[in-house]
Amino acid sequence: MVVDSLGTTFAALSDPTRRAMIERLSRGPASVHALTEPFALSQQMISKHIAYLVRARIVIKAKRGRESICTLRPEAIKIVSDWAISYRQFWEESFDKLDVVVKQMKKAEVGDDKEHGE
Amino acid sequence: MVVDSLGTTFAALSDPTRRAMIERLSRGPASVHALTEPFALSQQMISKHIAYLVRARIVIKAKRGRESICTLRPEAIKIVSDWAISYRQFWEESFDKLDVVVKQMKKAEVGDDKEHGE
DNA sequence: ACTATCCACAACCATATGGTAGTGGATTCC
DNA sequence: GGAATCCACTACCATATGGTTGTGGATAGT
Repeated sequence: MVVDSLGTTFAALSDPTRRAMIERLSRGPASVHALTEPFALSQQMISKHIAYLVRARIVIKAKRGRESICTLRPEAIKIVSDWAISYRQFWEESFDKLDVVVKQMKKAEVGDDKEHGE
Repeated sequence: MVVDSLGTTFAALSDPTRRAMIERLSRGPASVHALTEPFALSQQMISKHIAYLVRARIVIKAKRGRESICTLRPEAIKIVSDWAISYRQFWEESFDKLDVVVKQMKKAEVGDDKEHGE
């Protein structure tokens, strides 16, 4: 694996448990134990999830006695925001044009078979 | 796997090839062949990557003759932006506080061993 | 000192993914 | 019609990940 920092960040964010942990940590630091309780997962699994967040540099872990306190790194979230915002001009100027494109594609016999079921 | 729409989106974004494809598509729709050329990957692999992007609803694929034209869905990127921006208040009010927190953690004997090597 | 609590480490399993190679169906060009 | 192009489908492989169970080391409470 290359040292794809942004990729590691997105991979860490792809799991709903880890995103819920991020939301929890956005309201303040918490111990591993405190993070385990609301999620109905084993302590070992929570530790694994935290390890992914730490590896992605989204969370900082620090020992305090027998506890490990997890803290959310604000910059990590900002990196994601920056990535998305770099396409802001694209999506803003596309919202009206896309309508036309979709109509064109439907005329061209869309080969998409599976329903997405929004 | 639950129908974790946002998770599927983040997973799709975790690969650098797919992010490069997104950047390419942000400059306009392209056929699978056109997407294959700049990436030095097999056509089959590009098709797989496109399939992930389509599954995440980031890209729309439409057949036009023997070609498949891929179009970037602007909303998909906006969803990511919205997620990150929902933490904007957290990171903005945390940037100064984090400095204090880090100092506290260092006092508390950080158990982190491995260097991250930024 | 003894025990309970907090946490990490290891082994193990099933599945998804990045990647390869081979092949075959459509469509376009000649 | 025949050949070349565009693309998808399949089988296959190695690795990463989500998850389990078991265990053991530290630290805190008594």
